[in-house]
Amino acid sequence: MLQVTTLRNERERVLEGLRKRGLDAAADVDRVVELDDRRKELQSRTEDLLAERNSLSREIGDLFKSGRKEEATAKRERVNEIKEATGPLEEQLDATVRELEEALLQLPNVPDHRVPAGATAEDNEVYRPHAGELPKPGAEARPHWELADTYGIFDLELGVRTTGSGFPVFTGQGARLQRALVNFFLDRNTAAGYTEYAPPLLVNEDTARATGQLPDKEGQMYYVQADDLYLIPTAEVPLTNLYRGELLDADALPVKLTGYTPCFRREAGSYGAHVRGLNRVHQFDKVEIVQLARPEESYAKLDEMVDHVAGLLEELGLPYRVLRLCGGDMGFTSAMTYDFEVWSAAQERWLEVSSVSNFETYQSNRLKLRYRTDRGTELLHTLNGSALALPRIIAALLENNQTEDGILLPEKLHGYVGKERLLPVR
RNA sequence: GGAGGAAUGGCAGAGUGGUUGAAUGCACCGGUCUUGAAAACCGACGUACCGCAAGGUACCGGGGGUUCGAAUCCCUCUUCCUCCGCCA
Repeated sequence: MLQVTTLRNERERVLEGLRKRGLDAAADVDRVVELDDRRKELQSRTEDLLAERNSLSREIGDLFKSGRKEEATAKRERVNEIKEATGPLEEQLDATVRELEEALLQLPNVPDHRVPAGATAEDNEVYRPHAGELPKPGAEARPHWELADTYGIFDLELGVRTTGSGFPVFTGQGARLQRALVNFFLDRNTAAGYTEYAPPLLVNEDTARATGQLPDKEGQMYYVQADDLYLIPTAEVPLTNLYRGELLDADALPVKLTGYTPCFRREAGSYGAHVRGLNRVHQFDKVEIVQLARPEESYAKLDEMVDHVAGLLEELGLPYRVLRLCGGDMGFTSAMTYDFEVWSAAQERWLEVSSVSNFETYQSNRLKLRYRTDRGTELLHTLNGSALALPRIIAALLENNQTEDGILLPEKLHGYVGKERLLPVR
C-alpha cells in the first residue's frame, strides 16, 4: 500500500511511474488525497469534542470530591450533549478511513525510474543476456515430460488420481532429486547469511493482505472456507509477515530469511501447450529468500540477491538470462523486479525460475514494519526472491543434460542425490 | 473435547472506576566520577495520528457495552499456561 504522503508530495513522480504500468492514476490519486483531507478534518473535529469531554470529566470528578453536586450534574448534561455529537462524527470518520484504505489498496506500487515502460513480457529488458552457446542436445532432444516417464521422475496421472491435474507426483529418483535441490538451495542460502525458517503453509487474511496478495490475487489462492485461511502461493507471504508490526533497531538490519515451502496456485484460466509437464502446476516446491533492509541500502541488497541467485544457477550449470521486467509485466506490489529464466533445450524456450523484487515500502506500510533512526521511525524496505523454484529447474536439468548415457547431474548435486547421473527405469 | 488461570511499556512486574501513558526493578541512551572500565549517583527513556506551534486524541491481547469518567466493571472473541481425556 502506497503512503498518502508520497501521493501528496511526489504526485508527478507517482503518476509518471504508474504510467509505465499503462495506468492513468491521476483521478485515483486525487481521490485518495481528498479522502485524506476529509479524514483529517473529521478527526480534528472529533478530537476537539473528546478533549472537551475529557476535561469536563476531570472537573466533574473534582466537584464530586468537594461535594458540589449541582455543579457536577450541570456539567454532566454538557458531556451528554457532546457524546451525542461525537457519535455520528466518529462513524463518519471510520467510514472515511475505510474508504481511504480501499482506494489506496487499488493503487499498485510505483515502478522505480529504471523500470522500462511496457504492457507485456515483450517489453521486458534483457538485463543480463546469456553468455555463450546454448546447449543443443540434438534433433532428437526430448521434452522433460517424456524424459520423466523414461527416468521415473514424476507422474502426472497419479496426481490426477489423488487430486487433479497440475499436481505432479514425484517418484523414486525424481523425488530424491527434488529433495536434493531443496537441501542444496537451503544450504547455499544459509551460507550466504539467510536464516532458515519453516513457516506455516496456510495463512490468515491479515497476513495475505499485508504482503499484497489480497486484494490483488484473490482468485489465485486456494481458500479454506471452513477456517477462513489461504494456502500460500509463495513463502514470501508467511516469511515477510513474521516481522509484521515490528519496530527494529537499526543494527539488526538487514534481516535475511530463507525458507522452503510448497506453493499453491490455482492458475485459473491458464491452459495450452505452454503448460505441459512441469511448466505450470498447481503445487510446486520453492525455496525463497527475503530481506528487510534500510531504504538507502535496498537496491544494493536487490543486486546482492540477483548475484546470489545467479550463483545458484551457475553452480547448477544451467544456461540462464536475467530480465528487468517492464511496468506492465511487474507484480502489483513490486517497484522493480528481475526475472531469471533458464533455457529449456527441448522446448527451445526460456523458462522463468526466479523473480527477485524490491517492494520498497509498499509492503512494510501495510505490515507496519519499521526501524529506529536518528530522526525517529521509518518504514523498512522489503525484498524477496526465489532461490529457487524447483519444477522448471528440474525440467531444464532433464532436457539440457540428457545424453545417451543418461541424465548427467551437475557436480554440486552429486552428494545430495547420491549419484552422478540418472538412469532409465524402463 | 472438559475444568481452571492469565494477557499491562524492550523484559520483569505493580495497579480493580477519577489529573495513570501507566509505580518499581532491569535493559538501553546521555552525563558526573575514573588514566580507562566497572560500581555508584544524576537525567532522559513507548507508538500512531491531528496541529506552524502551544497542545490535543487514541492505544494496558482484539471487538463491543456500562459510566460524566474505564488498564480497572460487564459481554464477546483470540491467544497462552495448568490439570484431565483423546490423538500423531
